[in-house]
Amino acid sequence: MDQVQLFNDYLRCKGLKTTSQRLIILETFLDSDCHFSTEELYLKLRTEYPKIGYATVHRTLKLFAECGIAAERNFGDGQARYEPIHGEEHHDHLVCTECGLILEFEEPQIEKLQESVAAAHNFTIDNHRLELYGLCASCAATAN
Amino acid sequence: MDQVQLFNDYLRCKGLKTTSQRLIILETFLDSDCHFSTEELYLKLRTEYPKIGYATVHRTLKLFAECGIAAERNFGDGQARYEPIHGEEHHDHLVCTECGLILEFEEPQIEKLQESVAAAHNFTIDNHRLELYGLCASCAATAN
DNA sequence: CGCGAAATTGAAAACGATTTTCAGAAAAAT
DNA sequence: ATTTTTCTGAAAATCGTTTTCAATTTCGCG
Repeated sequence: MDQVQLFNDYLRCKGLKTTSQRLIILETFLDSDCHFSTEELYLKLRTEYPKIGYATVHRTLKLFAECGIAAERNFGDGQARYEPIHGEEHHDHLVCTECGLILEFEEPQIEKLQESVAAAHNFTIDNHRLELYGLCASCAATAN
Repeated sequence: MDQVQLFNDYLRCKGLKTTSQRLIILETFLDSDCHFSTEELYLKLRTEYPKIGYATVHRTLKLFAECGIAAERNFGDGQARYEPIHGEEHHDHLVCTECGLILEFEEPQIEKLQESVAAAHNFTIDNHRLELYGLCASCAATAN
């Protein structure tokens, strides 16, 4: 299903309202498919829509996370980031500690091993996070 | 090598000073082998050493992380946690989202798969974090 | 349509964790 | 012992996030 439709349905069923701000934020968020912090998205929006406030961006990103349009991530730089979910498989991240590049990857075998680890400890897994931190190819090449 | 020795050596080589507060904090930190937030360790220390300030605990935990005595972790509850490193293998965590229980596990096969993923993307891995979130056995049993 | 209840907005204030400041105290060097 | 340097603790500053509140907008209903 279309993301915008999904968002509207979510708003409807929660008794929330469709506003121009929410649609603008959704569109901008989906268009540039990267890992936004609230601040970054706010600044990007501000160039074209200077009236949209920081609080609205923040609240709207939370909404996206609630309805499954976005996932909240934290890569240890002290601010939350949101990335669009397009219904694809769960994925994890490679993060370059030098330039901030973020790559995504999937590794079903790792997922399976996680399940068996959890089972061994009688845990029921809801979700997980896996991040690999290091240097990307170009930063490793330029390394001092 | 003994952790206290290691800490003293680190202080020496950095031109820092050995103080009674630092030694007390180190001892308390190592003794109770769990995942402290700054707040928690501060509160625990305060019962026996009411004169030690929050800022000192915070600064000392950062020092531990710097010299490799502790690792800083973040389990998404909004505060940093520190755990002692005893030179053992790297381990990852199972976190119960209900009661906050934290279990540690090691899974060399996952580590290997991570290496191959990184290699496939020309990344050089410095470190990683893997956390599995869900319900522990007893919380799952009591589930509403 | 247009009214009215209910939700939303943006600016500013509040918040919680972390970090810094600063004057006095303590530790190491001389 | 004296000097220099670092450390401490309390309080203030900072940073990202969240809430408050009055004014505005949306939307169901007549």
